[in-house]
Amino acid sequence: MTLPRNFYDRPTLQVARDLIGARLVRILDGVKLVGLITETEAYIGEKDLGCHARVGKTNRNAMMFGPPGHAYVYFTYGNHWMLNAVTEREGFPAAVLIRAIQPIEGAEIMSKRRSGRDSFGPGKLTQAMGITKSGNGVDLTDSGSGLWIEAGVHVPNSRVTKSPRVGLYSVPEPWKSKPWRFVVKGWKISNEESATSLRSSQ
DNA sequence: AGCACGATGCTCT
DNA sequence: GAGCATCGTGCTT
Repeated sequence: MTLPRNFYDRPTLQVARDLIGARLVRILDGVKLVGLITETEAYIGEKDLGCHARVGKTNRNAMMFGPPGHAYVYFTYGNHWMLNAVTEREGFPAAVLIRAIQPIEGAEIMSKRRSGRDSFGPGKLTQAMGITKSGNGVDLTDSGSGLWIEAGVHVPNSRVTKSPRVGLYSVPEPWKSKPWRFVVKGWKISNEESATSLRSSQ
């Protein structure tokens, strides 16, 4: 089952935390690619000086102002696409950046798309899954969209680390140091956890 | 294994 | 024309 609209229509920090362990699913050329989300970051409103919405609504960031549960995909550093899930009520610009996944289905194809290099990182996972401009605005609650998010593995708080967001070099404090990044300890969701989740969901 | 830097092109001023 | 929510290479340790 895809995560419903009201999952995203909540405080962004909570959504970012709860997306850890969720299944990111992509249908690419008719093939299913799946990864468990292992790293996220929250970007929260116009006052958050680390957030694209700090300058108000522009063509680029407009999707963040829209309804929750849609993808906000943008291009940066000349090469890279970044995948976000829009959160909170329509009109309030916020989103969760998906920074890393653990491939669990179609891993060979993703590796191939990366010329054998790893898919670990926000720009790498979008390349591995073939997510670009055309993914901007896609409804992540709709499994017919070719890109969506499903409930996945439950990862307990004891396995999740909070830390400052990455790459905000010129962002002033306190925003630069807000612990709005969530990472699975050891960067890996164990087989035991996955197995537990599978059993409990049957 | 870790650091430094150049690539690269879109977005906004 | 500057600034990026980064990546890969090539260098040093």
